[in-house]
Amino acid sequence: MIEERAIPRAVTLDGEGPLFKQIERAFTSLIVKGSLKPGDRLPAEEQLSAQFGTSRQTVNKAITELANQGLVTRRRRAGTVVADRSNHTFVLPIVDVADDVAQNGHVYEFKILERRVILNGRGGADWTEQEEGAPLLYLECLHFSDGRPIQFERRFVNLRVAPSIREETFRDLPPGKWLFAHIPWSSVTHRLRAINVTEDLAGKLGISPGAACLSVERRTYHLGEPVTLVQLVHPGDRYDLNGFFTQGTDDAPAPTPTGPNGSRARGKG
Amino acid sequence: MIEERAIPRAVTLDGEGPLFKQIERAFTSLIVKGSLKPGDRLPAEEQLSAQFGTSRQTVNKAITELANQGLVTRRRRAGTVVADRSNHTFVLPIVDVADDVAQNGHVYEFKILERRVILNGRGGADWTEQEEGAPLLYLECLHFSDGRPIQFERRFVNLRVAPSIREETFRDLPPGKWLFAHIPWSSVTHRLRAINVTEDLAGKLGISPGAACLSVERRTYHLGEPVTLVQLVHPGDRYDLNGFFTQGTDDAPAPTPTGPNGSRARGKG
DNA sequence: AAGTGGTCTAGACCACACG
DNA sequence: GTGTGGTCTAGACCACTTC
Repeated sequence: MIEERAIPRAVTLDGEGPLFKQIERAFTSLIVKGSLKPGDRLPAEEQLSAQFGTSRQTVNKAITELANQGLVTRRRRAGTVVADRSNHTFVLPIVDVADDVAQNGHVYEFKILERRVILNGRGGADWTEQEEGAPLLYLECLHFSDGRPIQFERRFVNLRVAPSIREETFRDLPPGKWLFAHIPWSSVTHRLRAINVTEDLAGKLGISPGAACLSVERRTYHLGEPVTLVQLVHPGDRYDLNGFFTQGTDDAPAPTPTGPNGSRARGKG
Repeated sequence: MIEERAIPRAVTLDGEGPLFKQIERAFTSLIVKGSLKPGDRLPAEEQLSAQFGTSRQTVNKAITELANQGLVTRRRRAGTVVADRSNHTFVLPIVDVADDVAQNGHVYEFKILERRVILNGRGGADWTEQEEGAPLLYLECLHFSDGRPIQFERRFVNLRVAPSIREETFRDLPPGKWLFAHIPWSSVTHRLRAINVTEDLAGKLGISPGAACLSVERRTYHLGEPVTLVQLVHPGDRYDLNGFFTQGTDDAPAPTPTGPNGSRARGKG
């Protein structure tokens, strides 16, 4: 009855920090280093708790965290197996321009180009998701890094959900930051694509017409009600999104960031 | 000593599912709906466990999860307070083309355009991160959706880390999927930008030269060693990345997907 | 039927940060 | 000092699923 295989060589704890973190780290390391391959089974919680001399709860907390990170899959009776990583989806952080610019040591400024209260569908501007005639605030805003335009913002705000924005003049905060600080939201969608800028927009951004730009379209909702729709346009050569992603252990040195204006962030499993 | 304020009106559990999930849901709801605003303090664990008639562990598990999601901040002695959402960073999922195409009911195909073993820096191709003369596999691959080119892939693979790829002919699996299935990795970086396609690339993708394209550059490492560098180029009008993001509760109906070829995915706090 | 994870309890000690 | 979260234990019962 005394089986001590299943775990490739003794799993040792490093004694640093909380027990459940040690256990978590130990298995993360085995998985990342390849000692445990996808499909391999981990010992049952009871066996592990006996082996480590801890309670089952502690083991459970560690392994559950691994499952949350997607490194293993757990099923009753079937046990815990190392997950297949081939279907992993990566994530890319989308940071606020103002934060990004400031964080990289540049000077951030913004300028409101246009600010109108409109009725949806009348007067050119249109937010198809909203019913016609709905009262909206229409905004155009330019964001600068060290005096160079770096993002163009075109925004609709649902005045029925955010009536207090009527009085706001955006002297201190750009519209995006103001909204996040004052209006609650519960869900968000993003759409990201590449576009060739129109002549008009090219002029505002100080680039050549037709140049490739990143367009981020964000829709924000609160309890199912649309709050704001915004399109953010970045010149392709002056802005790019950067993401850094690590599986668990910190033993891999962080690669150097690439490109100009790169923002960095950490994602988890 | 009997204080029952602090929580705006009775926090009631809905009786569905695990206790800790019920507690988690109750507070998520209060926060998302605005009854609890950023800066508001939650009652201490002990008070909550008394109020709900559960153990402190159970409360702890619920609130800790809220903290992981970023909805609240916890500090010893200071207690638990609702977090400020203004510095929230959104995430965008980056899915594999093959999965994306298949999942949307289209027919996925790929074609290897080029496959060469090279020594780094000799013969045109160059992976600056690698030392000169390092043995690499160079690949060019085109991905199709219903017969239309949808992504161009240019890839370097470090043959010292993945020697077994020398024999691989990619009959069944495209290079990306093959690598994920066979070669371990521990960290990844992404860079995303908009580019105007060159004439050469435009020809391969069947679009006009200069058209805006999304470029995703991915570097994969294993224990600090570069494994592969790949550039994925999508025509701007044939592909876009879509991200869906919700804070906790599922009470907000998922907005309808936008645009052609849209992939959807869920991110969490 | 039996093994595995999922959840819960009652109690405990500790580390930290604020007054 | 003292209140708060952070962690841990020993034990328990249950739900699911595969054998």
